Amino acid sequence: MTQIETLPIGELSRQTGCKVQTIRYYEQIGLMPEPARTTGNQRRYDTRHRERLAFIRHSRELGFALAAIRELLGLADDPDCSCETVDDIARTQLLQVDQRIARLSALRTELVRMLEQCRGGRIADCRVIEVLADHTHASCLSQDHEAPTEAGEGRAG
Amino acid sequence: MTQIETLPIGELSRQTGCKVQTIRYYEQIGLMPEPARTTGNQRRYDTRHRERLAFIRHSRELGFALAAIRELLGLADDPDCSCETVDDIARTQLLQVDQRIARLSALRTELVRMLEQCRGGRIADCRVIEVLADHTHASCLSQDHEAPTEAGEGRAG
DNA sequence: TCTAGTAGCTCCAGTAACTGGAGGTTCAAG
DNA sequence: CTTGAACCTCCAGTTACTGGAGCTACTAGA
Repeated sequence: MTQIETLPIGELSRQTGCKVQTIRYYEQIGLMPEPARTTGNQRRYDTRHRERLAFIRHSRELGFALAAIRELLGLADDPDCSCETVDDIARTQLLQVDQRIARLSALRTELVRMLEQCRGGRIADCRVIEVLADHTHASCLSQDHEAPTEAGEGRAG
Repeated sequence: MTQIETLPIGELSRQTGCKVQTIRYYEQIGLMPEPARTTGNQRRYDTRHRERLAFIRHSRELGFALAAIRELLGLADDPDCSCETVDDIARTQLLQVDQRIARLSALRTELVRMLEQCRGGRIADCRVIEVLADHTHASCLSQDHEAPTEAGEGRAG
């Protein structure tokens, strides 16, 4: 019989650009199903695993949280279901991205202003330190209760 | 003698908008100095503490990592030192903010495109799911090794 | 002075999404 | 049969907090 193609974890890692440890982590948290094992207890993956992992990675790159991806995967398994929820999740993600861009832009403005005002010199005269120390300023850049943690961003090295 | 003004932790928390637990956390990691204590072992803060905490909070709001803030605080303590390093830290922060904005904008573009293509309907026809599953696409939004964790963003609620 | 209620204390665990390492086993090529 | 890369499990660490358990201190009113 023709043998179906199976991949060891390192190969799957190479093909998806997802680290070996991360693949095992996804299995551990139930995002990836347990693959078959060799008699020597090593994982062997098939095409379905590869596709699922690619889906996860691409979603992560788009900033979806693992919880959202879990939900998307569940929905994707039911082809007859309406895709309303899927779109909702994506729209929520877009909204969050917009909020973060807005917030970062505000930060940017303040950073630039701060740097422009500093002529360089002694710390005692440094505008940067001064601005940071100025608490009349504090919390005007409200840190609201949003943004769980970002994909791609966050950890990586 | 005139008694100098001292604040219990809750009052400091109110004045700075920094949670009580967070203040204790900053002390634990050595970012805030240990304050005086009452005979009953409760913390009592003075104006210098309040200013330092305000500095920390404002820096966090601008997205500086705690490690950077630690460094800034060290530099701020030496008024005769040149403010080159301070400016460097701020410029690095600006650079990171710029990178994250760029990255988020790219995410945004893809999310919008994805959502626009979906006409709503069955999952089987859903463009969102399709795009996410498409691994020819994967890692074109490179997640580079940057951005430690963001202030204001990240945790909050 | 007693009491109630709020605020404080310490210690520990959990969050998100991984990453890295120790210490040991398996696989595939030569 | 040997060698070296790849694999295994388990555990701890990362960032910047947050929350809770179980206990103590402080303060205002009766």
